[in-house]
Amino acid sequence: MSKPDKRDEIVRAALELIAEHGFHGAPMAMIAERAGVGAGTIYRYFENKDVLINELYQEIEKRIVAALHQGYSREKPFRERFVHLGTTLLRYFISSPLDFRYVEQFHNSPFGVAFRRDKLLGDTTSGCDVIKELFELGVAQQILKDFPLVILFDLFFGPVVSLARDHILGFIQLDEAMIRHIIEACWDAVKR
Amino acid sequence: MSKPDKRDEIVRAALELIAEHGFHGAPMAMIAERAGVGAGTIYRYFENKDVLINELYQEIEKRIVAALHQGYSREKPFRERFVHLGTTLLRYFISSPLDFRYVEQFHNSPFGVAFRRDKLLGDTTSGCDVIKELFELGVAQQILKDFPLVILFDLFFGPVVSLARDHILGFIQLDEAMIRHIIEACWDAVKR
Amino acid sequence: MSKPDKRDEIVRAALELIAEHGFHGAPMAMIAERAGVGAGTIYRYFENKDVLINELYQEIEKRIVAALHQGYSREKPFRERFVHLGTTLLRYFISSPLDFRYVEQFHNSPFGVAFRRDKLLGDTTSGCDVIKELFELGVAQQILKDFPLVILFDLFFGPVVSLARDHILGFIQLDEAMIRHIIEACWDAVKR
Amino acid sequence: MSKPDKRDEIVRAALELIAEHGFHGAPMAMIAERAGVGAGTIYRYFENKDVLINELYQEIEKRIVAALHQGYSREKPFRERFVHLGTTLLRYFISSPLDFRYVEQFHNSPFGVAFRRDKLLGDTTSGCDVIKELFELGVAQQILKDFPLVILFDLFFGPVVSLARDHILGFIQLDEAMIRHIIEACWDAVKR
DNA sequence: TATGAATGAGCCTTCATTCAT
DNA sequence: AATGAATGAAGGCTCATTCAT
Repeated sequence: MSKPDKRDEIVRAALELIAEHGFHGAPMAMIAERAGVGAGTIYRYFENKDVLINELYQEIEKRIVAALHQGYSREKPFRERFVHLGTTLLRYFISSPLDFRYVEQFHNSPFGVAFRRDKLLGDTTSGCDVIKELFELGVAQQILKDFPLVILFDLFFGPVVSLARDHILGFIQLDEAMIRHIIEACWDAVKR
Repeated sequence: MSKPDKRDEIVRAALELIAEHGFHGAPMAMIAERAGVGAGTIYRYFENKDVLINELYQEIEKRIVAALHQGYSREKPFRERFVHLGTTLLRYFISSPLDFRYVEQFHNSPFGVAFRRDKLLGDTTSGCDVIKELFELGVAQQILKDFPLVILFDLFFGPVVSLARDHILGFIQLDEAMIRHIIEACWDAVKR
Repeated sequence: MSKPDKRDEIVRAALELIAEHGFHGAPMAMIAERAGVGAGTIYRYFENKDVLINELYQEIEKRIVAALHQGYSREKPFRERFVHLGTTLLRYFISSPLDFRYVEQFHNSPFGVAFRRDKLLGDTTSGCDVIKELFELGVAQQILKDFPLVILFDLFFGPVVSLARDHILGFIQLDEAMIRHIIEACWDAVKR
Repeated sequence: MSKPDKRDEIVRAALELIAEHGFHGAPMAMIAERAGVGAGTIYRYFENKDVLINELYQEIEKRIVAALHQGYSREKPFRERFVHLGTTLLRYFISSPLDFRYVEQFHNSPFGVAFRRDKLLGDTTSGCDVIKELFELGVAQQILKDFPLVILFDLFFGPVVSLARDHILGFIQLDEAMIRHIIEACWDAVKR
């Protein structure tokens, strides 16, 4: 097994265990075992558990950003772009429940709060740049309601996240048509 | 200090510490110290930490339900009732950040999932009955979009929760006018 | 409830709980509850748990001694006296399983060892005086084997205790005839 | 220190402390300290305290069984075999007071009762098989009194255990000749 | 005198991290 | 570089004992 392979195995094992059992239900020894490496080995790739958790988060965020860009085009009409981002995000969460569960755990923890604070205060080189750009455009062109960006974000992300959670927990079954209708409802919320 | 006093102190201390540091960042010894009681004293009022956590959650839920009923009237027009519930809830979260943070922690934990499952499946006389009732009415009268109830809930709760969190974290300042506008945006999302 | 009544209730409760669950399965609070008194009340009658345990032991020992004297007569033939003591003791243990279990727990614990040491070193004003007297006589008259007293005691007590335990644990059912035969077997062990 | 060394140290420390102070007078931390290992280390070798206690008991039982088989031969006359087993057992207890004290503690505890029940009811290939076999033979050949096996066991074990205890506590000094005489007295008890 | 709420030392166990191999 | 045995601090919980009422 080559070096990056080991790292990948560790990250994968951590994702699985934390997504399912939470940070405190995923001891380092268990992650190591699931990854097929020694417990000490993890510390060659990650300084400590916190670092592992944070780096894993950033990898997931990258995947989400990549998904959002997939098939996205600045040439398409505004509404279509909005619907694309919304349906893509919701679809991604539903089809990658581990990533979703992990992100949820992360946001809901000291890690998440610290991270979020760093991000919002500094220059957001985060993943949501496409969305941010689109929303800023929408506000400027008076397509969207005249709200601070954060509020528009929440009107958009809030329902998406809630629905993904309910789907993953099995409280509802979302098919392609329903996903589209839901995002169109979100559109109603933000559009002027 | 009389008997109910001590229980109150424990509950208050638990709320503060768990809201700020999460369940695992709030050891029983720390809760006891903050409450000004001995460590063993907590166990006179709560069988164990799980019970403390659950009872505290239910107390908070009661407060939220009470707030929602405050000034609510089935006589008022549908939209007005919707706006009342939305603004009241958002206002409550903003003005009781500890309660909000606690509820968030709770929902995002084994406790929360178990609780949620019990609630959604059984017909528990939970706190959201007013909202549920209103939404069912809205669907029946074709005022609201023809979505399953869960989806309507998420279109409503999702943004409210996200916004409360952002406000509490200081990413935004919501005043009374803004709160109203936000809930009206949610209304756009759910209304037919 | 008059003063001695309370003391009796405490002693009775302690006997029941310790016999069944051992010293560590019988917290003071539980004893108090079973006795129908406040937890602090126990400390009016017994300085601490150790004292309670020791005093209770001595009460039981008194009951055993009383049973042994019941129907005992120095006039009867030696062998008959031996059989009387043996059958009476075994019968007592079988019919008072709480007393028996308690005595067993007691002997098998720091209490028991300390107690035993005190007793053997000092002048045994203990309960076994009848037995001791009889055995000394038997040795002197060359009816019994020429063993130190302690050994004769063990040849006598050892089987009786083992058999009582097995009966109480349900591994065997001893009726009156069997009890007699057993003691006669013990007689074979000690008689010259 | 190699791996089995540490396990051995733990077992030895546990034996010493439990033999002297009982299960409750031997906290895991104390066992660890006496063994010269960290507290957590014990849990690498034993799942928990109960498992440690049970495994230690079984190790001791094995030693006892090994001692009983030492020099035992089915070819020798019945009485000689009986005397061999009796003297060997008593000698073993006397020369291994820690083992003896431990076994006593064990039998007198929830562990012991559960263990004993399993053993007597099921056909476990326990340690007493030699003794059991010999006694069954003796009953069948009408060499021993016609008692249920349990009773014969108690007539044999009872005195042996009592005498071992008294020797270890210093109430008596047993030399080789005395040991032999004692077992011959036990023989008188069980022989027809 | 009687109570039982309150206390806190002490117990068993877990787990992030280190380090000898 | 990789391992995993070893560590010990920290956590949840129990219970003998005290003391204000």
